[in-house]
Amino acid sequence: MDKFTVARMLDEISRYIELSDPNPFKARAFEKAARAVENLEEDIVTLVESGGLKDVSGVGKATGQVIEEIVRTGGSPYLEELRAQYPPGIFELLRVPHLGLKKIGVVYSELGVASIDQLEEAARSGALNKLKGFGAKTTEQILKGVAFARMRESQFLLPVGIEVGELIRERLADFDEIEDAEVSGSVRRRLEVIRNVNIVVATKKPEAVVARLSDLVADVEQLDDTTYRGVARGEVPVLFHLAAPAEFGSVLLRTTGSEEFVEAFGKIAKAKSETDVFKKADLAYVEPERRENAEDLQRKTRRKLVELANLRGTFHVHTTFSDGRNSMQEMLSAAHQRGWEYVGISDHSPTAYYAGGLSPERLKEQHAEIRRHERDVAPMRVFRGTEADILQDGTMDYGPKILSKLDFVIASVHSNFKMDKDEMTDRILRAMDDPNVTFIGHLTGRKLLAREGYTVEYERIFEKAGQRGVMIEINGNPNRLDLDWRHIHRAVDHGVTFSINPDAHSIGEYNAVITGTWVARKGGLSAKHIFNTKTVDEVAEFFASRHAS
DNA sequence: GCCGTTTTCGGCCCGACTGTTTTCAGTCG
Repeated sequence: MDKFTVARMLDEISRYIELSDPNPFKARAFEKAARAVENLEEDIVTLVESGGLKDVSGVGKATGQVIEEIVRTGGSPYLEELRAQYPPGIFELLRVPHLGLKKIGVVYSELGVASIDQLEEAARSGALNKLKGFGAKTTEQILKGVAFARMRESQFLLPVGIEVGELIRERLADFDEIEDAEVSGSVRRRLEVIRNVNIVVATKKPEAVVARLSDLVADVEQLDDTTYRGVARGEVPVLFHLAAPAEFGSVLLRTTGSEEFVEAFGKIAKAKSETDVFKKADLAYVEPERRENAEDLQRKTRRKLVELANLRGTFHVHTTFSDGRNSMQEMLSAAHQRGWEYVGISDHSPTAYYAGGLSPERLKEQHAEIRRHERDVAPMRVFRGTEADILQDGTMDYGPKILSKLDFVIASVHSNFKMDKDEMTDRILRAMDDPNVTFIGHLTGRKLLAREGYTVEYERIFEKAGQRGVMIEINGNPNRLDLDWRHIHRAVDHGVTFSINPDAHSIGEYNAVITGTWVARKGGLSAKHIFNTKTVDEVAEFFASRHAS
């Protein structure tokens, strides 16, 4: 039993309580206990055995008993009891925007609504309208939300596609009838949101392969002579493209797309490898990430794209000091294990209350904690930073006195998302005027498949960033991937430098530098455009020069 | 439900926004 499993169960209990209990603090108590468990330094099993659980702040009599039961038996009778009171899948309703646990609790207890279909029916029939607290506008909003949730059902974040594709490819490798298999389509192009997973299979015995597809995916159906469709994980469509080995390269190129790119390519000669297809067409090879537009094919000069191995370190890393899930020690040691030359720690600033933003005193404690652990990770260097809020008027959270003492400052918008384009642009431009600001974090605040970002005038921001030497973050968190790769070339024109940052809230989320690198490649960036390909000395020198100017 | 106390009950992380209200509740970040 590990602490994260315990925390997940406590979170689930918290959600059930919020559905039915009018006292919001009871649900929050379980949530708090979940966070306390996640942040435990000691092994949870040892802690329970030694009776030390009662000394953990945020864990009391009731939550302590639940935790103990989970650790000892793997389950919780209390949670089972709660689960039994509601239909399974009721939390799917959370996918509808503006519908929270309180309202879900009401629609279930009053109308028995426990699925998106039932919710839509209740909205259309007018039953929803009759409930206390639900007016015409709420009904309208919910109907829109239902449509949004349905639309999202058929779209997936890139890592889902990567994982499904790789797992199937690995299993295909065990098939004797298969000579080669490769993921193609939008997953291979590393598009941030995908609709399906495409896999090209080279085989001389297509019938034998088809007979075994149902071992890999459900609901197998034939689309045409060489294409079969199935469903992975109960929701992700997978397309299998069967090819004779001599045509593997041509089919790979055609099914990788994009449609526009393939059309621009013209006649695709039959070939075993993709590089041969390019050769036969007398065209220079184009990396899959760069195959979105016709221009990608026609471009005369091709930069060498940045690679993950070029990154010597990274910035934008949270710890348990604010809303991260791993301690300073864990985050530093995980960065060290990745072989990085440096890492930049940046917890939230005070205005981000909901994320546990650091008061000036806590910031000092954080620095003391860095000092305690940085020798253990030497020679890796630890840079002291912050992810500071850009306030509504464009000034920075924390005063210049604090900001000027830090190695770097990531300036991010976390509030008042609904400002209009000009206001929001002015707000960010003003932040860039602050000499202490080093990076602009997640430029539009978007959450893929969840919410639109705020709108900004890219041209004005890139121009200023170029002039002021402020770097634009490529936030590699797969939910964000913000800056959008479609705008990168315009920033390059203004001489902007980028930083591939993970926005890591746990050691696992350091992997966001991988997705971030894909975005940089899609935007056509080389190592020279990326700040965190620089050596530790170059980085330190740059930070020092910012303070001197 | 948890915490802390001038110890056994009152407060709990804040602000903006929206819709439903006529003074507030729910959602979101």
